[in-house]
Amino acid sequence: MPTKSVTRLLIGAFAEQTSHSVHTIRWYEAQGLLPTVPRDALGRRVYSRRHVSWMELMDRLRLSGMSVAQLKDFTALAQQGGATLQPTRQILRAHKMIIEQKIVDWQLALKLIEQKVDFYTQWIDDGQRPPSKRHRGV
Amino acid sequence: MPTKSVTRLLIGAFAEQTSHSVHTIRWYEAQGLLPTVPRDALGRRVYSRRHVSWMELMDRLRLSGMSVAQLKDFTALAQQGGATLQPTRQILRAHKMIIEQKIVDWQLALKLIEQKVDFYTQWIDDGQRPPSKRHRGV
DNA sequence: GCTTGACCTAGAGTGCGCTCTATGAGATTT
DNA sequence: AAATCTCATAGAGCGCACTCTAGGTCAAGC
Repeated sequence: MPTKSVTRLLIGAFAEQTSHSVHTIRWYEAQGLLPTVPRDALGRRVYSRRHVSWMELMDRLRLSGMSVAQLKDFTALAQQGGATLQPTRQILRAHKMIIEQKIVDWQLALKLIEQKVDFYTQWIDDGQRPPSKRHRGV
Repeated sequence: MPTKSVTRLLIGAFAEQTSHSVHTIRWYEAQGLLPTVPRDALGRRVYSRRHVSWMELMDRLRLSGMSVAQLKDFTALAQQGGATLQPTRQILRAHKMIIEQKIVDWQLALKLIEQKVDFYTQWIDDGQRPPSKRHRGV
């Protein structure tokens, strides 16, 4: 096991592992984006590998456009297990479709941008604005 | 030409064509995201097809993650033409690379979500939490 | 025993991208 | 001539996702 991740992390170490500030981590917890975080005898939060991997999932979902509110719902459901397994899976499936759609959107944007780059290239080469001819494009 | 777009639009018609509110359009102009908008004798903004297609470009770029500040810079450059053609093209190229990277990110998120969906499916089918076994995955 | 540092809570502040309100002027309809 | 409509400007307000400040506790090192 190359990532010899320590099992008990205080918030500073957890912050470093997950590349977030301690502020953000406490805020995420307050928003309900993390499974219950136990405390030690001094009242400090103690994180485990479970939290690290949950945080990674949150990051992926956030980066793929899921809102904090949705993440909160998802976390709440997922923590319950049992009867909530199906709705939990359902949220993921729904989000999956959103991502697939977004990828399509982005590929369209990419195409338009490529066209525009070509347009400017031609303008630069010819020394004069080319006819736009981009009707029925996009 | 199927889209018999009228050449001179007041802001209401322009708003409808571009699917934005008049508020947003005025705000976009104030932020410098639109080419100069001429006024009629009554001081009203008059838009042309040029503005419609520019707005479409802005939308695509926004949807692909370009910030309003960048859009503003891009618009300012593009309006100048001539000597600014190369930097204009450069902004597009840079953004193109960002989009390409984002698509990769999103495909990773997609993969992770698919794994998670499978994980929940197995859990549902087996009646007990499967071993996570997602080490060295994303 | 005092300073330093990592932690704690509560809540204020920030940046972005809109979105809407207030107020008013000119043209059109009744 | 009153009401309605569409436009105008200036600026306030909002939702989101952080991000940071203030003020405090506790344990360890000097």
